Amino acid sequence: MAGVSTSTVSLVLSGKGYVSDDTRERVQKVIDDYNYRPLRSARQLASDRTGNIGFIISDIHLSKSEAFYSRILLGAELEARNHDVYILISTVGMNIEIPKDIPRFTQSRDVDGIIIAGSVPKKLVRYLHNRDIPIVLVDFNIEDLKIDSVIMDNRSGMKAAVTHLIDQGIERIGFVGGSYHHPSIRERFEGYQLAMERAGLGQIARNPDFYYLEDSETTVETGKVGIAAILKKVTDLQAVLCANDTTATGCLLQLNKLGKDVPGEVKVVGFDDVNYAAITQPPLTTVHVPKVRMGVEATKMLLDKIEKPEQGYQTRLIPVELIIRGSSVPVNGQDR
Amino acid sequence: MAGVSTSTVSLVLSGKGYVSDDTRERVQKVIDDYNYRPLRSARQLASDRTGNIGFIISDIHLSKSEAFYSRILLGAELEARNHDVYILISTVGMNIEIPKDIPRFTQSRDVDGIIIAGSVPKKLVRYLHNRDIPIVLVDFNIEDLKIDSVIMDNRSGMKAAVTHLIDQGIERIGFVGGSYHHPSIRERFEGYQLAMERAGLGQIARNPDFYYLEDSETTVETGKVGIAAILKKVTDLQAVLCANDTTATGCLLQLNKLGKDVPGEVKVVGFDDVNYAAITQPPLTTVHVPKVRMGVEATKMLLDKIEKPEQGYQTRLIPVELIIRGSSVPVNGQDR
DNA sequence: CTGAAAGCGCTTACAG
DNA sequence: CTGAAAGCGCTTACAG
Repeated sequence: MAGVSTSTVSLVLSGKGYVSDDTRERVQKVIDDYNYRPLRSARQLASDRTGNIGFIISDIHLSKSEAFYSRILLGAELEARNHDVYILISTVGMNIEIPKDIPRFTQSRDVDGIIIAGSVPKKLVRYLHNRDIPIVLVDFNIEDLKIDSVIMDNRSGMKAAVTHLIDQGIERIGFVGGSYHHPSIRERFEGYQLAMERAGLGQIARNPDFYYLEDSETTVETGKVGIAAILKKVTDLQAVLCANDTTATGCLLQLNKLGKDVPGEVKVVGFDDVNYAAITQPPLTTVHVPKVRMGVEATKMLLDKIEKPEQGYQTRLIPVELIIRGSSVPVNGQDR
Repeated sequence: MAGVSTSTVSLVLSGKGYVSDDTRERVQKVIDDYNYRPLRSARQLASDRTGNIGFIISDIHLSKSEAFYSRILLGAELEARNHDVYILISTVGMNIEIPKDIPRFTQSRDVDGIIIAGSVPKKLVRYLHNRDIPIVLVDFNIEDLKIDSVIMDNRSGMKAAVTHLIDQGIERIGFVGGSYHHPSIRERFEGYQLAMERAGLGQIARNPDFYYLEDSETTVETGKVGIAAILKKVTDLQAVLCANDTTATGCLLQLNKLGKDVPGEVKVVGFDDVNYAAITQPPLTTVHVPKVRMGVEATKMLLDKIEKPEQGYQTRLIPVELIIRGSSVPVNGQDR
């Protein structure tokens, strides 16, 4: 229709190679007028780029995690749209067999790269990494593997929380966490200890009476059990930092049951700022994690990696922010 | 390798046409031995089936809705896997322009059909429906359009809730809801009125003093405002049914603030059974909606429709189940 | 029951 | 700067 060959149209479409401005405009007009869209499958077949990226997440995380990982997915999708890339999603169980249960799209090369959100079986990551597929991890990492990742700044978040409490003249601060194998959870505990140390309260943070760690997926129950265990040993506990909002919710429930006033007797601080943090009683002070942004960054990094596979690996640390609500400060409004 | 033509291999792969058992086995063995996977893009190009289905959800629902829709997505993914189909996900805003903002995969025919989860702009559905793409709606419908859908049994759920309360000798039962335009929310209100009517309590359910309806997205705030409004007119309210767990949570918070004992003075029942229903204080009695299963059913229906486009439209009603927790029955354990 | 051949709609060297 | 041609890896009538 524009009186040129398909080669030329292809060049206009991709923006590569040389086309005279005149021809380019003419072709573009026809494209616009007829709302022409190149067929993806033909493009894929001819170019060996799929224009898809895989998004792998454990079924547990997708269904249970309080819209944490689904917000990351949302961010990934928003950014993918900007680049006209599709996201193929695949859930995996935590007890998978390799290679039987690996996501299909990795078997048939249907994606150009993969985002892995949250914790998945390590052997899956190793397997994919060995197959030389570009990967970006979000809120996960594996020590001995150099894989690009997007991580929230867990240590700074914990430091802000500790400082917030110390500024109120509080010293006897405990910690409740779980799933010590998840890197973020571990970093949060380390951040707690480090910040306490810096404030001259290392003795407390190093005293096992003051913390409770459970090596399993964090649940509300973890929080309940954890705070109860600490209070048995430290009856005059003034505050508790939690590995995430889920455990913090458990602490809140248990403290309520024990008749301890929050924040009067014990202050509670969570981590993540998931949607129900604002509806607990009292509303939960917590460290806000920009989940959508993490998804956006992950997609950017992955597309970058796909474009330039040779560049070295990198980790992006996403800043977090303490959100102060009723669970850590004296009441002043009517929101209790 | 098996000494046959590619045509024959193709026939073995697809299971169509006639291939002798002998040949079939020989080919299959080579396929297995070499772990051969047909390239999707080539297949798509040659067959004009993409093997993809689109999953459309509003960005609000994906990120805010307490893992309700992400569990539906999970179900869809699990079933898609069984059929070796990929899910392409796309979020849409509630204020989109047609055709500028319609999901990309519908523009370039990259999917064979579409699942729409929850409420999205009606004009989007109309547009897609007119383009003759197979569609299945989940927890949504549009009155004047005959589109396949998977809906939870809202009326029965409400009936179970009403019965549960009446069985305890309670009569003064109110309702708090929102987003009257969402079909499920409307059905729940209708279910409440109908069940009350059947129990001879129609006068109460028809009295506007006893219910609060808000024409917007349901939030925790809706619940707070709603229960407060009802209590002003009906000081001796005995129970409140809610359009969903989110509004129920708001009711719980407000009742607590007003010093009303739950379930002693007022009983509260939600709907959906999302993950935080069990961590409210007291734990929330609610109607369990099998979200994963709804996603599974939607995928099944869609693939069916793609296979046999000529068959008439259908609606699948998914059964629900009342889950009784502390917010509607006298305390008997220590879980308060 | 099986094979030869065309064709799906693009991209990409290559030649000019 | 532009076009002719090959080729990506399948599927599907069609012939035998």
